Amino acid sequence: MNPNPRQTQLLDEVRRHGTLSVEALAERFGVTLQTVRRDVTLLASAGLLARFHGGVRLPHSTVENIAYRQRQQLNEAAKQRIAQSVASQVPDDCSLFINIGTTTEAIARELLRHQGLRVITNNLNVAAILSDNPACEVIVAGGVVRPRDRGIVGEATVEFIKQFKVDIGLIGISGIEADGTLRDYDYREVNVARAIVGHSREVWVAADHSKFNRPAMVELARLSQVHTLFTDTEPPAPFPHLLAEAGVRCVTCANPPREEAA
Amino acid sequence: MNPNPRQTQLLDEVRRHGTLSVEALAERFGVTLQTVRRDVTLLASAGLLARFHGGVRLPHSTVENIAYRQRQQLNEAAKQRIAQSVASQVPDDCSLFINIGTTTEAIARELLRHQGLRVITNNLNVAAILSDNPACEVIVAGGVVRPRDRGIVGEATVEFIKQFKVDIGLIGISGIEADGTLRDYDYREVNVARAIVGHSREVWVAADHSKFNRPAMVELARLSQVHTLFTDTEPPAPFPHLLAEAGVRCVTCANPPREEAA
DNA sequence: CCATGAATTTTCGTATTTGTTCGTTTGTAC
DNA sequence: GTACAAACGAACAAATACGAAAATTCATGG
Repeated sequence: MNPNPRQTQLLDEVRRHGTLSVEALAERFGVTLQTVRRDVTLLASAGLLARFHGGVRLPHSTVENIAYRQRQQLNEAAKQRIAQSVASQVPDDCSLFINIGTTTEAIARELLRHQGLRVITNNLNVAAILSDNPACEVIVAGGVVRPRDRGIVGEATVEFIKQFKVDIGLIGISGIEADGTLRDYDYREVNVARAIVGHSREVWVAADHSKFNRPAMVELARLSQVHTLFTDTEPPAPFPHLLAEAGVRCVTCANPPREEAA
Repeated sequence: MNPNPRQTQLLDEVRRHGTLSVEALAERFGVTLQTVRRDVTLLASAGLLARFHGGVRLPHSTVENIAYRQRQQLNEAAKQRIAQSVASQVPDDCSLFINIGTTTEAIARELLRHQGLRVITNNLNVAAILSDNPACEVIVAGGVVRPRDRGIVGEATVEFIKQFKVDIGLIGISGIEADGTLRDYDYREVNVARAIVGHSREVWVAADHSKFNRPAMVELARLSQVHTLFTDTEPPAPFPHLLAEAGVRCVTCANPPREEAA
């Protein structure tokens, strides 16, 4: 099959939403129901999505943890804006760490067109996404898979990561507290993230607005270790000061780069 | 092919935008649609970009995935029978290696209901599938991802595997030759498979009938190193003798478990 | 200045895609 | 079970993109 851009985007939409009605898709692309049906029949016969009466969903093989899917939809728009913003600053031909998180997966999707990247990740989803970029070398860190989000964690993972030293370490984060600490929930993942921070020439953190002041258990790093913070809205009260003090460059992508309509 | 400057630039433009209409390209370079089409047919036939009705895009590897998907469908029925047969003999609470291959992915799907497995794999798809089994610990070997089939290969992978010693090593195979050798195409994958063979208490090989007498380049192992061979039809001429001589248990699942109502 | 060959544009018949209509199938409420 | 509405797919028509071949332009060497 030879998908046209609309069909590719259709797939993307379904991947993002999990399930969509034919009517919603028709409206989204400004075409008739019949055209959507034709696209859908094609994509379904290629096994890329599954249909039901009234709409389509992901094929069973790619339906993963529902809870995770839902989390993925949280602040979806913000995540994608952040992802685009991050991707636009990643130069071609550089090396990256990418860790666990829904935001980092969005970033991976935005890196599909970059050239000559070398990416080391402990996230199976990121690895799967970027293995579609023929101009990108993907290296997976070994270790135990955490089913919830298909992250790879554990001692072996940390050791694996420590073999490398890359240009940019991209990490997503669960919470940034007002004392200038970045925190996460799972200490095993934190160990991995620490290794990433320690073995990157620059550390970039991606965090949407919901992460500010959100408490999480385990300290991962301090703001002073971060070079750039990507977020979607101006950080609240104490943070602008903190960021300035710690010398963190803060990239805010407040205005959504509207998706080009034809 | 010997691209002229305009064609090189055209490729660059497409790389930057992801997809472009023939019309946009014509305008961009100040030439007619015909000229763009000629360039595009050339570049497309060289595999450097893919075209759709109205424009071009990067040779998005959805297409490659399709090729893989299609291979996945080769002898699909046979593969699933073999997979069921293998899975039925895998006891709960044991440890496994699972390597690259469409057959091993089918096996992974059949292991989704097993309890207490510990699986080490160098196959991203297997890892993704089995991470849906909450009663299964999945360990991914680290290393470079081969985009074609999302297998993980390379020296690091071999070293990772060698840390373990498991109950059963499950390997798929590209060819079994009449001289009693198991062979595969990619020597990097062969190195991984060798490590698996060396670090498993039992070696199980899954191979449908098309694999017998199929030539492949790199020697992976000899039949004498194999404990059990799973296949779908009685092996042809020299093989029953060879298997007996090498002490290989051969499990044939000739009769499909037909789903039929009385 | 002209001849030559390659590249590009023009022209035109063909193929593909999309929207519309309509009969059939599917899901749901009664 | 029956009835109704929504969704589906097939068939046709209009719009548009495509490819082949002829005509034109451009660059180059004699």
